Amino acid sequence: MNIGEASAETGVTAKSIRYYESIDLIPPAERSESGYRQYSARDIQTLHFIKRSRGLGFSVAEVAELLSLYRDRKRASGEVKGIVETHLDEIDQKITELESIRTTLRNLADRCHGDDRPDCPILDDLAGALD
Amino acid sequence: MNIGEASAETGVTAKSIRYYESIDLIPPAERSESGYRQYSARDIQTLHFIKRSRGLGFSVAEVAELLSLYRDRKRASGEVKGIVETHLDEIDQKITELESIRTTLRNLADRCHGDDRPDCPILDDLAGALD
DNA sequence: ATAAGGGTTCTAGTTACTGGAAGGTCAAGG
DNA sequence: CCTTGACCTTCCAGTAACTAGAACCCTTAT
Repeated sequence: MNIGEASAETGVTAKSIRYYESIDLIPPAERSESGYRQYSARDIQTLHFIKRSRGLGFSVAEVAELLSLYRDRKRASGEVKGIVETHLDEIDQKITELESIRTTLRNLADRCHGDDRPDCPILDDLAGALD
Repeated sequence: MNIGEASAETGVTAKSIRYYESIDLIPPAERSESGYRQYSARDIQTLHFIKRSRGLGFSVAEVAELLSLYRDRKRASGEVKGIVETHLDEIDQKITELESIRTTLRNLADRCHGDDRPDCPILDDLAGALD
């Protein structure tokens, strides 16, 4: 199976697959005689793992850790859970921040006429007017 | 007022101020005889505006637009509001995505013992086990 | 005179890819 | 047999918004 098929199979672009190889997230693929990368069922599995992990917001570095734990039959599940809990904390923080921003902007936008007139509470706020 | 003071005053690092100048977000600062950048009260105001806008999650490109509207006395407030509403939509999307991820990860983490044993529902999920 | 603590420019690194150029390979059709 | 189109290869550059660091200049106080 060459890279295009692997890509179609997993939803990871060929560009990304090559990139992952270049940064050693995945081992160098086998090559056909003509130099085409060849992917086994196991490689596809790994790409699925990566795709799913990235989709859950893990950084590539975290995915590398998760993959290494995945491959280690003697891993401690606590390590995996630790990574996830840390990530969850970051997500919570991010959500909190975004919600706070949303509230602020919602208020500002609601107070702005949004028409042809120049008067604008949003700009007043950004400029530091204390309302 | 030179760059260090301007930075302390506004909370924008000197590095960032120079960077903003380099990308033309702010005009080139005046210079002292020895070549030091000099900032006026109006420059400080602008830096405050940028700081606040970036803090609300606007991209530098959006800040450039907002700044240009801010400086235009004949702006239409609708344009400003448009930018904000677009940004709000993106924020809502982001929050939704993060909440979905959070739910998934919370479930997985709760089902993982998180001890020395290798058994791990998180890895099972990432590997594509259909549970 | 010198030392500390400013300031200057320039290059390179960060994250996770994506786009594009230049060129080799493979299978099908004329 | 040759060509065409869809693959594949490598390598370089660009993206966002800075940050780190090197090498060097300026100012002020001791």
